[in-house]
Amino acid sequence: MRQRNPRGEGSKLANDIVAGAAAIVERTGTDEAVTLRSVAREVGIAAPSIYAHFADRDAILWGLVGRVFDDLRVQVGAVLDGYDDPVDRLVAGCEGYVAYGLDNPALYRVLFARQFPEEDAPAEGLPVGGEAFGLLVEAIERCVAAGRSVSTDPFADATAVWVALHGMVSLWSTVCDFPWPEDRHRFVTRLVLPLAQVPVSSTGGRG
Amino acid sequence: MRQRNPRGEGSKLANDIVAGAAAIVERTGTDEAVTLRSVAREVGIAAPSIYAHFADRDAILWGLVGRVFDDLRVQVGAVLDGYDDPVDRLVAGCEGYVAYGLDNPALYRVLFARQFPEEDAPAEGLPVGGEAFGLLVEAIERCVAAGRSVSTDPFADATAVWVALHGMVSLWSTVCDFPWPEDRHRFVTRLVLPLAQVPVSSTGGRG
DNA sequence: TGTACATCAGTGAACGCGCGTTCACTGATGTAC
DNA sequence: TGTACATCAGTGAACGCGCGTTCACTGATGTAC
Repeated sequence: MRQRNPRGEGSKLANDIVAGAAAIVERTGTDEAVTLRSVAREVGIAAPSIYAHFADRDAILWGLVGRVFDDLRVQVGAVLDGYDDPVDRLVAGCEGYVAYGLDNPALYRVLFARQFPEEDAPAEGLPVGGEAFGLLVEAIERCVAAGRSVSTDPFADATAVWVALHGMVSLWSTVCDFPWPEDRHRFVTRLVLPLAQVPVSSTGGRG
Repeated sequence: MRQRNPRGEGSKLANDIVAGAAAIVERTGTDEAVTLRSVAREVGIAAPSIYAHFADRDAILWGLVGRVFDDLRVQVGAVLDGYDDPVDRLVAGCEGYVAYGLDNPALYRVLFARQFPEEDAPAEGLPVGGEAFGLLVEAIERCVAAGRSVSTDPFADATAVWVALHGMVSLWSTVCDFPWPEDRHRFVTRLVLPLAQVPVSSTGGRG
């Protein structure tokens, strides 16, 4: 069902294993379904073959966390490139974050609702998430530089914005029978601008 | 290890089963450890005895959701009773919500990061959560009535506040190696007042 | 150029375990007569 | 007041299953000589 890698490229299987775990999470909606055996079935290999690349189930999931953080950062980064006005750029980037989370709720949950222990996370695991956060801090700093935000502590305000965006993704995709507002853009704006200390007057009253 | 209930009071075991599930979640930090057999061991009964009260594992967890929502509402309600000033009351209630979540992270996760399917939730499951939300809407309405909030849509603003508070609880208890602000009260205030549309001038510049 | 050998990528069978679920059952307690 | 019986609360053994993990193994491929 799957031909073996050529010599010296055995480590390619590690990528396939993480991709298989991602596919299982997306299909089942939860990381509970990720087991050594289910991943092996998904990839088309025998279960013991995984041990050459991952110590255990948690190691696979931490690999998945790294991959999803990369995806998220790439998607948000792509959105940011399309804007010049710093406030529009900030809001659009935040919407990109929310869109990624709502489009991939199960993968997003792997990032921030993990049931598997954090202690044996790889050392470079969280800096990846830190890069995405850095984009947010920088977006707010640009608003300050342009005189559109009165923030005196962009890092703290970015923390507040991140917390609110995460809460939005988490609740919207978990609590399905709540009357969430229909206009997602408006709601994101309503969260981001006050928390990033962008006065309403700065947006021409549009917010 | 446990003496049987007297006649006609067999349903008391249902409470013990939910309490056992809560104990397991608190001890292990995750609902993954809740199985029919682990709950039976915790309660001190044989596993098949559970079937008289719950159809399956998910039914137990939905029972736990109801119990935790009750706890949360009681704790927040108790905090609210201690305040007269509507803005102080709003902020304190929000702090109570956050405190409950951070003090009981595993139980809080059962409410909003459930991996078990929502479809077979009992009909009265979410109204319980709705009551706690109602407290928040009412707290904002009181601020409006007192002229301290300029909100024109307390329900929508309560939604924004809830989203932010939930994000705070969720991220603080999951992402441990982020430099979260040390002053929890200040951070809650920083989230709540702007989203509840309480102008800074209204707080005497304290916010 | 040929050949023996080392290495690499991955396999297949087997183990013990905890799980959900079933089934016939026990033994105490209330009730009908 | 005594006794047979129904009911209730819960048990114990057993089943098949998927899991993580181990172990000796296969078979292709590159390399030393």
